[in-house]
Amino acid sequence: MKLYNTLSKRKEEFVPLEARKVKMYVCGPTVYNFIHIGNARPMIVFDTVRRYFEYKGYEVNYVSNFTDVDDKIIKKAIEEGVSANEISQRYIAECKKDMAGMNIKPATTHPLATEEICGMVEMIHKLIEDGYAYEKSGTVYFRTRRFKEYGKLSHKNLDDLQSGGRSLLITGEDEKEDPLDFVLWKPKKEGEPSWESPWSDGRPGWHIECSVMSKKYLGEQIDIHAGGEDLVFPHHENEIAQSEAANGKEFSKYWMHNAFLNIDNRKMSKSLGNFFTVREISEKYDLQVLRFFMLSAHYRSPLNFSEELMEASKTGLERIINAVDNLKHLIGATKTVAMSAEEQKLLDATSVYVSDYEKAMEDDFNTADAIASIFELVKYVNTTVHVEQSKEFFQHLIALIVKLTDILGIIVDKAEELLAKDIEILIEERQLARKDKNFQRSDEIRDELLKQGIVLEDTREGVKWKKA
RNA sequence: GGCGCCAUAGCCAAGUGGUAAGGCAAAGGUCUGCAACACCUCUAUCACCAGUUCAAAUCUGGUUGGCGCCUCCA
Repeated sequence: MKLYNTLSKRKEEFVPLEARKVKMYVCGPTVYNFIHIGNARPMIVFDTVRRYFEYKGYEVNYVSNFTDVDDKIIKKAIEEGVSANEISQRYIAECKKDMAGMNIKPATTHPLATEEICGMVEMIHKLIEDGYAYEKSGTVYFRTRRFKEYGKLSHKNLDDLQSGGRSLLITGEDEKEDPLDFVLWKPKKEGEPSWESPWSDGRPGWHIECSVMSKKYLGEQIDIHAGGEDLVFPHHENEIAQSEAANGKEFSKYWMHNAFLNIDNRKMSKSLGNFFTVREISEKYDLQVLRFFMLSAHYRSPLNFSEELMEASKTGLERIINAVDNLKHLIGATKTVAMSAEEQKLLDATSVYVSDYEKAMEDDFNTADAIASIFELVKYVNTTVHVEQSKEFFQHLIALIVKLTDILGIIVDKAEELLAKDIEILIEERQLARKDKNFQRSDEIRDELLKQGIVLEDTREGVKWKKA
């Protein structure tokens, strides 16, 4: 399996630290509002990475944090006149709802920054002891130039950064030894939540939390650290500096970063205000469609979001779901149970789609290509099956499609809802009307059912229905 | 100013040296009372220029256009 490592700027063969195990950490959202669809991209992408590893038999320890202490959370709390904790708890709960809708597996552990302050204080203390950090008026800074490899992830050198000019201007008035130093701990301001520390009552800087939580739940060394590409610098660069300075060993072997989701080819971000929340999208689409849409491009390519593209994704996803529905219908329609030798051969022929699929996934999780294999399988199924074949054959085909879509977190085999008795009666009546060529009545019934969200399809094998 | 990415059909999107996957849309057809589903048919020389090579979308150089990071941000 190959994956692109931001650290080396190339695809590398994945070799786990420990056989058959993957330790991965994905930077999670700051919870001060509903998550937007840009936040959803890494969640979907790395959940898919996790699912593929699990499919390959790895045991994945997947840790993803919630940043629940932050300026924006405090600001929101003040606006609403409630506690910061209330805000973060609320949006963690909402975020989990959205994640469930997108079929994102809960992480093995979802740590909260506010519950790990103790570990942060410890790590900061160690960094000061070793000369990697220093305190000025209650604020603790990381001494960036002391960490010789600073810049290795983002491939920047310190002098370039400094000559950039902007950082100098912005940080001109504080007490840093060097403009590139960053905050590990800062004193509270009036009314802010705070924790005790040897330096001041205050709260941790943003970067230290991930270093600490990763260490606590996964150990000093992990396999994969992931997040959005904007986190490469400074967040992940700083994490490396903190963790490697404190632990004295390589922090993460592989660094994976997803590209951005754009709207009208512009970056979507909270500060630009051009964003959609996942919740908004869920009012119009099944979030499965959003997930399918996100996986239709490679995770390292920018992806443009629009309603038109969502519609296309919806139709495409329906094509796969229809194939499965059709198979389920055939299972009910056929009388043959056991699979014939001929059918076994037809089934064996599907292995090419599975191997294409795996090949795509093993090449840095090329989900776009993997989806193409699924479509090819769907086409094969649609052109191969007919009602004289066996239940067993159809069941195998369903299982195959489900296997491949499930790795992508796409649900195609929705649990059958029971048809209400009166709906069944209506379908029966419509069939009689059609037999009598009373098409007015049959269309009436179809329209009526449509109003209730039931779509009827007349096929050679009888009437099929599905939810609209 | 520094660092970096991208440019493939109407749209989306794979493909990174051997002659263009897949999906959506559009068109024609089969099936069907109609519709829907499904199936069949059909649509590209890969931004531009120059070079390397028997061979380039794929490598090199340049041009144009778009974007990202360097500042909270997935």
